[in-house]
Amino acid sequence: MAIAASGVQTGPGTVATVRPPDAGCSFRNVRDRLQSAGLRPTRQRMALGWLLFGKGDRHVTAEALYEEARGAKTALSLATVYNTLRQFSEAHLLREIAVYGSRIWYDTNTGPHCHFYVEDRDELLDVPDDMLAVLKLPVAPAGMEILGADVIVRVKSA
Amino acid sequence: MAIAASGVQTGPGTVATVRPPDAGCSFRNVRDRLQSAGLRPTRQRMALGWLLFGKGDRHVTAEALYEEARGAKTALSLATVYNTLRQFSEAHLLREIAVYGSRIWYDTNTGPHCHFYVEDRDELLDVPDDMLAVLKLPVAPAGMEILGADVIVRVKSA
DNA sequence: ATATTGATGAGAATGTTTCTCAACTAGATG
DNA sequence: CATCTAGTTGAGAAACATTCTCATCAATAT
Repeated sequence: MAIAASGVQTGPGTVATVRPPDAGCSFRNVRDRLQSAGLRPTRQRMALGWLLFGKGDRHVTAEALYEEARGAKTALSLATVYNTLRQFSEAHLLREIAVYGSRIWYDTNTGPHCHFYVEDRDELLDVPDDMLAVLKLPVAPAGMEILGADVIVRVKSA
Repeated sequence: MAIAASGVQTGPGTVATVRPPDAGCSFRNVRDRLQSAGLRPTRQRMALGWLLFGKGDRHVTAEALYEEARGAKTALSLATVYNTLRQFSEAHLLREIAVYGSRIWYDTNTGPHCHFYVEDRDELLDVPDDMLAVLKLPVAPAGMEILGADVIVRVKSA
């Protein structure tokens, strides 16, 4: 059975399948990703890329990533974290996710998949493969182009 | 073929179908809706209820509804619009929708359906019945309860 | 009528994100 | 290597949506 489409670039009416998550990421890898996205591999961007792509799939907010970087003794400003997350998204290194509440979440898995948002813990999780879901994308309205789709399943601890 | 589940209260693994949209709404009807939700039918709430439920399905933001009410010569404050939208949502008279960007949208159709978000026009539209979409809800993670699901298809004018 | 409880509104406060712009730095060039 | 140039950073201000505060006001019950 096919899996949820989310952030899908496939045509309308098609059904997409999930990608396996990324397996780790070397230093050189981060540098290359930045370079091929046309972004200079600065100290700050390398540090954030390392945190984001160095340990499997992640879901972060700007503030959380900022705290994490500071904890890792990386000197950078909150503004740079916001800028970097936006630039990484524009370069398709990350995917922006709309969730309830006022903050933007970023996902290192840019492939199609659904999310659980755990309201009482303010946590965002991938819907794993064994919890099947299907989304057949609708046809776009006349004169419109589909940019992607987001599926958020809101849950809470029972 | 079944239709997208969004804001669905059905169990996991089921497929839900859309409701037909509400057909109009009388003055008395607004008063009754408020009363059965345990909300006093004040002048401000009646006016907003009239705007929201009096002309078919609508998608609004707080600021937009405030401007509309002022244009209709209704004296109320922005704070009251925010309060009212939140209260209506809690009473299931409206449904909150998470979309990209920092604002909350409210939908008068509380039944299950998907949305198109038109990025370049900052507009939210229902996915109509003839643009079929299917979402089979995933099973909730252990110890979690599904509160609902949101499907946003992001589009832009071609 | 009057009391009681809930609702309203102006403005302050909050939280997130973006903007500004001077100082800095990576990469290119001579 | 020194210099140039364009892209990047950072501190703080600004913008923005939303919530809060609390004195005043209004709806309902008595």
